[in-house]
Amino acid sequence: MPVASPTDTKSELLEAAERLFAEHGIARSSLRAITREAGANVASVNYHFGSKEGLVKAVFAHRLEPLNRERLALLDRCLESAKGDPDLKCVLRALIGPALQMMRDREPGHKCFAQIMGRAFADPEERVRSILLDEFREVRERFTAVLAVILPQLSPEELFWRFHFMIGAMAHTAAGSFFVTRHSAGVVDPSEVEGMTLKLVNFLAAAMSAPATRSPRKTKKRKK
Amino acid sequence: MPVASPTDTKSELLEAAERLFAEHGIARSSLRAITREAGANVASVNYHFGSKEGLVKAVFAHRLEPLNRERLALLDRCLESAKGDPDLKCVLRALIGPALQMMRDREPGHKCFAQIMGRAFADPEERVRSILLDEFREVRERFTAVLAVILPQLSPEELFWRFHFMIGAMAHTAAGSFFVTRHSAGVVDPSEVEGMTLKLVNFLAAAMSAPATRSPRKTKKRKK
DNA sequence: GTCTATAGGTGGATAGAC
DNA sequence: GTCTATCCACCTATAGAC
Repeated sequence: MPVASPTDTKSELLEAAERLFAEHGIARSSLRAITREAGANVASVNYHFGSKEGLVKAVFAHRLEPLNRERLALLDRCLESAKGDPDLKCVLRALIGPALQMMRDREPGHKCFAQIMGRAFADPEERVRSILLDEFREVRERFTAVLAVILPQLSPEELFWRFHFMIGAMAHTAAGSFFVTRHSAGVVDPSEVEGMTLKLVNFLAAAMSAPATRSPRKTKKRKK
Repeated sequence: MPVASPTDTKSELLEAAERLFAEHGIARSSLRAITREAGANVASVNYHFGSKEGLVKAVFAHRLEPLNRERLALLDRCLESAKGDPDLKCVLRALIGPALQMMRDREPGHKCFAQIMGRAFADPEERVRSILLDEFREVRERFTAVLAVILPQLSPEELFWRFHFMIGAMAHTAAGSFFVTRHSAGVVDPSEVEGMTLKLVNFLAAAMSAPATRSPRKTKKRKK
């Protein structure tokens, strides 16, 4: 037999779920709506994925594994091409570029998944969080280790917080906030992903390179 | 008659809702759970707030109005104390400080609301978004105008994106991401709000001051 | 203002025919 | 593998007694 048809029910369900999760959120996308969107039967999700949770995990795994593999591959290329002295912007682009690129890709579902992922960082539902946490662990550890070498002036605590702030900016941007479409007043083009990525990398490179924060030793020091 | 008791049913409902919204999210907090938490009756929400949506709006209005008033007051103080030449960090602290301070305040509910607000920026539910959008509009316009004066080298487009990235970092931090508690490995103390605020302001001041991003004119230029 | 009881709807999951 | 029919838990909202 040939390879499985790319439009079989299981794939249709994955793509339909991705679209609806992006539009309405995971919790508010019912199995009935998903199966209707996929042109399949209500029982098909339980047949193919065991439960709604199984479907959610499948959607994340399907996109996050290639995404994180690409991040790590790009990081390796940064390390190779500049032996012992990796470039900060190269590393940041390896972390951020692949995620934002998903907002652009033509393949159906990709643009949507960037939104799902961006929102998942803020999702209060334990199961969604733990999926992202597991998938992201290796990426986090490897990038943190490299950044510690590039930015030796930062204490582990300060590096931790800067990484945290960086994730926030990235997630908010990947989520494609409503603010962009409603507040932009014609001044920006959210579909111009490459320019957006350049601006975010530029923004974060300056932020990560900032001098270490002085400890707030109650000395009431004046800034400026 | 004296002033209304501070522990009347309406206030109890507001505080109970805030706690549960922070812990489980708005959509997953049922009126049954909220009224049980408040020690009130299931019908009390509809009596006092008309509907669940009315309760949600009341929770947001109750916290966001004072929060945004404080932001604007602090911004005015930045402008006064340095006539014609406001300090960037002072302005950033006016925007960010009051929000992060909510994570610390002893008054019950405040810490929780920082989480709700942080997540609301990524919430796919239209009604939640529009509440935040309306409440945030004036703050956004005034801060953007002041930042345009402090950072004249930025085009409106670049300023727009930098403001966007900044909101992401702030919201993610205020939401008190699970990453902090699970990945910190004893290296940070999330309850140390003042140090966290200093670090975020320092991080963002460097980011906002970064040189304007070069336009990606297909010239395949090498960085570094 | 507060309560009980219930209406009216939607959710995930499954049994069993085909 | 796919479908229909159905179960049961849970939701918001309201009617009406107190």
